[in-house]
Amino acid sequence: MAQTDTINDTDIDFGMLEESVGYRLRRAQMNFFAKFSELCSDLGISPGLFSVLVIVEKNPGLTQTAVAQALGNDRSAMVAAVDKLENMKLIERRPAKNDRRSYALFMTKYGQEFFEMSSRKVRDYENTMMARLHSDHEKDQLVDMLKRLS
Amino acid sequence: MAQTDTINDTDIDFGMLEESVGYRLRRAQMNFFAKFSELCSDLGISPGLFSVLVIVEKNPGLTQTAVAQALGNDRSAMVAAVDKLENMKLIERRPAKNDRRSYALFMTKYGQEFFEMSSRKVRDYENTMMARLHSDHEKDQLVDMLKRLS
DNA sequence: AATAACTGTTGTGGTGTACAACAATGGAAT
DNA sequence: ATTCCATTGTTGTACACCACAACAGTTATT
Repeated sequence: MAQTDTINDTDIDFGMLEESVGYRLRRAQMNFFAKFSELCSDLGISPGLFSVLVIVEKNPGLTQTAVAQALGNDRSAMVAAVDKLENMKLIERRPAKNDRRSYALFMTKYGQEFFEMSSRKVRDYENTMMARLHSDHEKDQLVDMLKRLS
Repeated sequence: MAQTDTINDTDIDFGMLEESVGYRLRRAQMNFFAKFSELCSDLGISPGLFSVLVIVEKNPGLTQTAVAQALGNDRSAMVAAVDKLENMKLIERRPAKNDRRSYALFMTKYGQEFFEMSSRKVRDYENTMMARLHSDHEKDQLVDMLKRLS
């Protein structure tokens, strides 16, 4: 420690940030997301790819752009995502019945197994994080509030 | 609408994402952050730069790395940030008293005015977002839970 | 005096993301 | 049928963000 007149890391005044929902949201999300990324990395995918898997699994036959819209990102981002998931033999593009422009996305059998295994791990991770809350009721409250803020 | 067998955007099943705190956290944060970015953009800064301003204003004389640690990002990212804020005449680097390696960061007079004006707008924005919650008590609860998740 | 630790800085790479453009195709209007 | 516009997947580009490694200058430790 060189400077006698510099402030220690622990007693920094965060000012309005301390009670700012925006800042708190960002910090919580980054913390949550960092560990979730590690978990996904172990699975060989990314958080974004996992969310694509969830949508495709629950809604077989969806178009790439439909998935993109559901997840709130550009359809151009979907190309690389679907490419990767298809290379991993998790999902597949089938030509759409009535539209030769688009593909319908489906889960492969292996993709289904992979997804079920992954979801278990993701659910477990969520549960360990939720241990920081006091009750299931609190979690429901949190989710409800977050929905209203979206 | 071409495909009769493709699902409409509105009735997509989000599966486990619907009640996933991680996903809800991400969506809420992205929504919150997008509008906050616009607000900051009007002010001529970025959300990250604003957070630097808050820390420097409340803790005059801090080192660049101290600010970086407080905000949870790498100190290398602080260089461009401080450069920009210094170019905008908002803060200034002064040589640290007892350490010729580091700078001590201080607010300029203009920076102080700018900060107070900005904080008001940020606070107003937060308040409009908080209108989506039912009560101040709920907001406190939310902040409290988010802290526990960080 | 020597070695390690720390500071600001630069460069680099990876990631995510938004936007514009394009050819192919579909739908609607006339 | 033909024309015009919208949409799909795709590519390219650009930008922001962030982590990590390396470096010279400086400080702390031994």
